[in-house]
Amino acid sequence: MKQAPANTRFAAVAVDIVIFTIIDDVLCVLLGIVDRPPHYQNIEACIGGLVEVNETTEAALHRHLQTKTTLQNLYIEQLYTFSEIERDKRNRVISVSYLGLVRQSEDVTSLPEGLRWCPVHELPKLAYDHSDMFAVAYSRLKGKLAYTTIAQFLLPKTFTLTELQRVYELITGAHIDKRNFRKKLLSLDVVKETGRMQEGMKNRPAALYTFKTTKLVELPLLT
Amino acid sequence: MKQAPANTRFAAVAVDIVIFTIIDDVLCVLLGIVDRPPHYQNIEACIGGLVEVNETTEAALHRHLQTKTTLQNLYIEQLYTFSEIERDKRNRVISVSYLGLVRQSEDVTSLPEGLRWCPVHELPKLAYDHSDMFAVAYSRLKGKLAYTTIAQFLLPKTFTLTELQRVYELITGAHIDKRNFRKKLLSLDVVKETGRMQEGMKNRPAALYTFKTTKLVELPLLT
DNA sequence: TAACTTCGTGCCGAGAGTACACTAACAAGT
DNA sequence: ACTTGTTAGTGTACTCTCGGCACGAAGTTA
Repeated sequence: MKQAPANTRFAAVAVDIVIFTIIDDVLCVLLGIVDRPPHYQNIEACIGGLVEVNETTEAALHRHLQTKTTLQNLYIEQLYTFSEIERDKRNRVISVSYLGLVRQSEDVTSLPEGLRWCPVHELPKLAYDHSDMFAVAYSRLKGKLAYTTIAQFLLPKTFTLTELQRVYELITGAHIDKRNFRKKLLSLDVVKETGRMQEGMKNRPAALYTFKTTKLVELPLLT
Repeated sequence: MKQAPANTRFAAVAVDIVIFTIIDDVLCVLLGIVDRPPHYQNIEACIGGLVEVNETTEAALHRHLQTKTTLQNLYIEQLYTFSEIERDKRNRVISVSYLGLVRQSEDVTSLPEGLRWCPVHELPKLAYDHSDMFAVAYSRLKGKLAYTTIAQFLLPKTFTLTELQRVYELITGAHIDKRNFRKKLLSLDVVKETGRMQEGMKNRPAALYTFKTTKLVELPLLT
């Protein structure tokens, strides 16, 4: 792991990413073990790393993601830039943080050693200011859920309406009426039927839908 | 003006702020002349400056604001971090940008030499990537107007309902019905009458209102 | 074929949103 | 003092969206 030089006139710049996914009906974030004595031992944090002088923060983020994980096809957006003096007790580091979402269908379960998916309701205290960072990310996720189609990045490309509804219920923590959810969703004209059905169910199979566009759309989906 | 050292392993970090105010019923942004040949001459930009190693970006922002302007009591929120390699053609600088709002009642018209308030609809091409930065700021302002009480930071502490409505009309560009606006606003319970009236009007004086709290409140004020 | 599970659909009442026009208060000019 | 000009301030009726609610349909298993 690289280390910021001690005596520059400026702070080093890092990137960190809070990655969410849904595993077995539980919202989880990606954590990695940090081993940097004396301040950070036996503690976890979001993954990230330093930004080199000749790369953008986005390029640095993708570089660290490729190096440290096998995740692909993430949705990524910039979150907030943290600059408290003591946020990293070892060096002066300003961190540009990102929010990441990865679909259930991607191969999220085969993580390298030292990484794990942690349910958001069992989150331990994190290293650096990553607990704050997580809070900002979770808040952003909840906010965007209400007025964008961001939920699409947590679902497989094709999904049932019940699965989509479940994403909303998981993240907001509120129960949603099935009929009202469908009425609202279909009126927004953002999803379409694929014509295919679920297979291998032990009950009535549901129709599979897909989003009309893979872009984020701004729409008031919840009130 | 300070300059980033040429041969560090890391980028320098700067802060820049897009400050809005309303002057004579026109939404304006604060611009300063940039004079850094050969790349940036006879061109304007938002104000900002470098971040020292031992200060937060917020501290650096306030320092540069104090040095370069006499503005006080600004509302400030972080906007976005720009890190394109060539965004500053002279040095490698990553910029943490901020959105600023200043009330009409503050002394906004006495600006130091080299600064001016520019109507947003007459904005010239700006130095660095500040045209992009402005676009992000304007978009954020419009967005937050709809679901927060952010308009309060563009008005004097006491104001008439017509003045408040005017802020919304100026920024969204849409006409709003006076009766519906008042009905909605008053139902939200965020403003209260002061009991005082406008003075020195050549027509019927309006009642003066004030926001119940000086904090930003999240509420859907427009649809 | 009976039991079980999830899918998929419609109506109705309440509240919010939208469109719309006139009288009231004040100042200035005659 | 009265007329004119300008902005303040207010209520109603219609429409539409939101939110609550229950049951038959389609498939699997025993």
